[in-house]
Parts: sequence; structure tokens; C-alpha cells
Amino acid sequence: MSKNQEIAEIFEKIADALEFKGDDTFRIGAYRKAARILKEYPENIEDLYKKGDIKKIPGIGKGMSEKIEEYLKTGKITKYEEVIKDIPEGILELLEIPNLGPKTLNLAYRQLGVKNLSDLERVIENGELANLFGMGEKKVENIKKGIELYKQGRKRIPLGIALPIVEEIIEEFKKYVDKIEPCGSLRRMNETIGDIDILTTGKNKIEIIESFISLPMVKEVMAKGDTKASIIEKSHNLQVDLRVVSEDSFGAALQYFTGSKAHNIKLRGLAKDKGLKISEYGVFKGDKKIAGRTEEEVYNKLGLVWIPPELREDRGEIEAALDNNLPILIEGKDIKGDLHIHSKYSDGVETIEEIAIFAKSLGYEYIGICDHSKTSKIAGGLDEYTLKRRNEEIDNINSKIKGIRVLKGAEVDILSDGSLDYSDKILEQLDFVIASIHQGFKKNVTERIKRAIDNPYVDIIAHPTGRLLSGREGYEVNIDEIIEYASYKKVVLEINCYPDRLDLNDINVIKGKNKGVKFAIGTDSHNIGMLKYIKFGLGIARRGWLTKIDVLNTYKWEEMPLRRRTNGSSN
DNA sequence: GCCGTTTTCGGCCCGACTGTTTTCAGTCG
Repeated sequence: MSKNQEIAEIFEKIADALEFKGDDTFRIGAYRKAARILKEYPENIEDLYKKGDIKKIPGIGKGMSEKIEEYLKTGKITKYEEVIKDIPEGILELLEIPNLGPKTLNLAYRQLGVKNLSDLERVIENGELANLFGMGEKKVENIKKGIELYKQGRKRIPLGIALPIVEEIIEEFKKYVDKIEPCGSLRRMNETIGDIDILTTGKNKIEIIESFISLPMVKEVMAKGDTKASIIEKSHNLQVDLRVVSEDSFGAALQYFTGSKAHNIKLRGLAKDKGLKISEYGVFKGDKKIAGRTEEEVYNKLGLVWIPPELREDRGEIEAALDNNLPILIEGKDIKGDLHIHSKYSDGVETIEEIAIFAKSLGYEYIGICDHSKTSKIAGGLDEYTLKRRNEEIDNINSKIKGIRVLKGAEVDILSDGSLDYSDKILEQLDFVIASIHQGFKKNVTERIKRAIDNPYVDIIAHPTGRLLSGREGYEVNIDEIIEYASYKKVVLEINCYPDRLDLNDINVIKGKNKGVKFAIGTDSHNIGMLKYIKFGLGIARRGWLTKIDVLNTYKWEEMPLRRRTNGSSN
């Protein structure tokens, strides 16, 4: 874990502890903000500290920088030890229980000695909790429901799983409403989704709410009012929030519910400075509403150009919008082909010809067929002889099918000693080469990837960190070092679109972009249905502030800046 | 705890829903 991450986690714990104790909410907010900044910061905080620059980070002031310094020097933060001293171990975890906040938890602790989950369950069952001042049967019932959800482990789920659920809900529900739009982290294309927010507008609000809570996928209704309702859906126990607003507030509501929270807080501060007020209903000057119908209107009234949802994380996008200096983000129409597709030759489903015909129908100019190399036996890796046969087949297809070019690629294993699974002589016969780790996740991964980068035939490093959103931590790799080296050697890093991977992620993409690295967006498709996953990679690319020129597969094949070309050798 | 071309003190985003409370607190997003 990086120092940034370690310190961020301590700041988070301080915030939890202060919240439990009922400390000033703005102080708590300051710790949470500092934690978020550290977690997302594209530079190593230790390096920054050595340069003496940490206080220049907005949100890190005197207090935070002293604590960071203390941690870097001594490995601990005194403030943290002080605040957790008189708090029973483990009780703060209970703050994750929905419907149980710091006030109630603290009350249960002081009055009933609740220190852990089983204590809490006991005082619920014997009625002691309900008897406390300000408590009652219904509140306790909601906490009980919250405990159930907590025990089921309400994890954030990958974007790729959440999106089809949302699409199903919208399909089922759209007949009831005039307009319907998903918002929240889903609209921002966050790699994982905590809950789903859907915004609608329509004539009869009550009827809309009623039809929503009666949808077939509803498992449980959490809340229901005149303008919003929350349900838990059946398939993944996801919370889905529906908001209904009137037409002339739709833009303001879309902006508001898209977030992020940090982005909105900063926006509201900006509005305040201008003597304006923003809410989900619009932008107001005094009592007069001056914007709200569209998002553009809302941003414009604050002196900003419209900001794409993927950038709304308070990572400098508001400052850039003030200067009219936002990047022109890459879009779907810029993608000229997919550079990471497996065919039937290895572990894919379709023949190369079938893939080519399908990709042509998507409007692609080329596809890169990247079957596994011989050591990946379990994935049907190709030996040299089969690879040669495959290449001949690709030549045939290219002469037969017009309007799309099939590129001879390979996803070559980086072996345990850092060498590649094919000889240079074989690699030379390919149009381009992807190298990746598929074994020895804990064995010298950084050095091995660097050795692969040293090979002049390697163009792209696939899924550079190896993390899986469903759980696997990723390789033991120093990704900062890989980014640095890729930048130096002009090797391209992949944004792998596979929904469980999304690797690199947005933060690493930002780091790479800052160092001048180029990226390839590849779906890693094993069947043609997966080619549509390109949209997830695009989401990551946009969250990483990438423009068209940062991405390899927005170039025509002849103009693609592969390093074996840019280094002077011909194709 | 952070921050400041109106401020180094006094602000800090804003509102919905729920429940228990006779005017509002807690939780959530």
C-alpha cells in the first residue's frame, strides 16, 4: 500500500472517531476531504514532502500537513491515537450499518454499553434500545433492516454489472414517465457503483412513485415520499433511488444527482461567492430562479462551461472550466478499432472472419486479433506453428473482406524470468504485440514488466496491475515505476475494458497522462458480444482526462504511433 | 481543520424523508 493510501485510511478513521464522538462536522469533513485527496493524488506524497510542497495541495493545510509529516517520519499519527484511545475497538465499524448513524450508536454505547454487533442485536431484541429517549419501535425496526443489509455485505459492484440492471429498470419503467436518466456514479462512469440513482420527470408524480415501488425487481421499499423513493432490488441487493422533478428543474436535478458530492460542494461554494444558491431545483438569485431546465444553463450561470460527468470529481475540472480550459475528451466515435480480441484459435468463441464481419458492422476500420501465446495452455495458447497458420488465415481474410483490416497481434505472456513467450523472430512477423502477466503474480512483477518493455517488439502492456474488481488485489507491482518506464520507453499502456478489470483505472490513467504516456483501449473480448465493453474503457479514459490523441486506437492504422515506427524502423 | 482580491475569524451545500418530538433531530445522498 502506498503512503498516500496509508495516511488516507488513518484520516478516514480519525473522521469516523470524531463523528462517533459528536465533534464539529466541518472538522470531520476536512479529514474526509483530505483522505480523498490523498487517495486520488497522482503523485507520491513522500516525494512531494521532500520537495516541501504538501501544503500547496488545496484541502491540505497546516494541521493535515503536520500529521502527514509526523507519519512519514515516525509511522504514526498522535492525533489518531488520542481520538481512538477511549473508543472500544470495532465499534466504529458499526457506522457502516445503514440507518444507524453516529448519534444513535453513541447513545447505545453510553446508555447500554453497546460495543459490538452482538451487543447491538441483544439490545434490539430485548427492547432496551427502543426504550431510550428519542428512540422507538420504528427506528429500531429500520436499524434491524440495516443490520441485515450490513451482514449481506453491501459491496459496491462493478459498473459493468450495474449498467445492465439500470437498463432493465429503465426499460421496464419508461412508459410511466416523460424523461428518465440515470445519474450518480453510474453517469460519471465510476468503476464501481454503490447505489443507483434515477431521475425522472412526468405529470403525475404520485403515480410515478407508486409505479416505481411496484416494479417486479423491487425486493423492499426503504422510503417513499412525494418526490423520491428508495428500493432494494432483487438481483444484487442494490439500493435504487428514484427522484421525480418538474421539467423546468430537470437540468438542475440532473446536475445535482450526478455529483460527485465533492464536485457539488465546490460548485455550491462558487455559487455562494456569486451571491447565488443552487439546489436540485435550480440556480437562484434571491427568490428568483435563473436556471434549471438544462445542465448547460446551470453551469453557465456560475460562469462555467458544461463539464462532462466523467470529470466531476473535484480533481481540477471546476478550475479548468472557469478558464474554459477543459480537455476535449475522447468519444466513442473517435475509436477506429479494437486492439485486444481473442479468436477461436485460442480461447475466444468466434472465428477471425466472424469477428471481422461483426467489427465491420460496428464501423471499425481495423481489429487486432491477440490470441494467447504457447505457455498459456489453459487459454489455448498458440505454438509457433499454429500462430503461423493463423497469420496466413488473416492474410486470406484481408484479401477477401474489404473495408476492415485484421491486424496480426498476440497477447504474449511475460514469463517468470521476464522473457517473452515467443522469440523476437516470431514477434517480428506480427503487426503489433501486447505483453502481459498471467502467472507469478507475486514474483518480481515490476522487473519482469520492465524487461518486457525493453523488448523492442512489445507495443502494449495489457492490464498492467492485474487487479480484479471482484476481489483479486492485483500483481505485486509498483505501477508508478511501470508508468515512468513506459513513458521513458514510449510503450503504450492498456485500459482493459473487461468489466471485472478496468485496468488501468482512472487515477493511474491520470498519472500516465501527466507523464506523456499513450494508452490503448482494448476490450479483451472472448466473444463478439463483448466488443460493446469498449464503452467502459472509454469511461475510464474520459475519467482520466484523455483526449483523442492520447489513445492509440483513435489513429488510422497507417498513422498509429507505434514505437517500432516512431523509432525509425519501417513496418 | 481549511480558507480568505470584501474576511486571519467565522463561515463552511442543500434538501428529502422518517420518526418521535409539540417544533425538530437523525440519517442519507
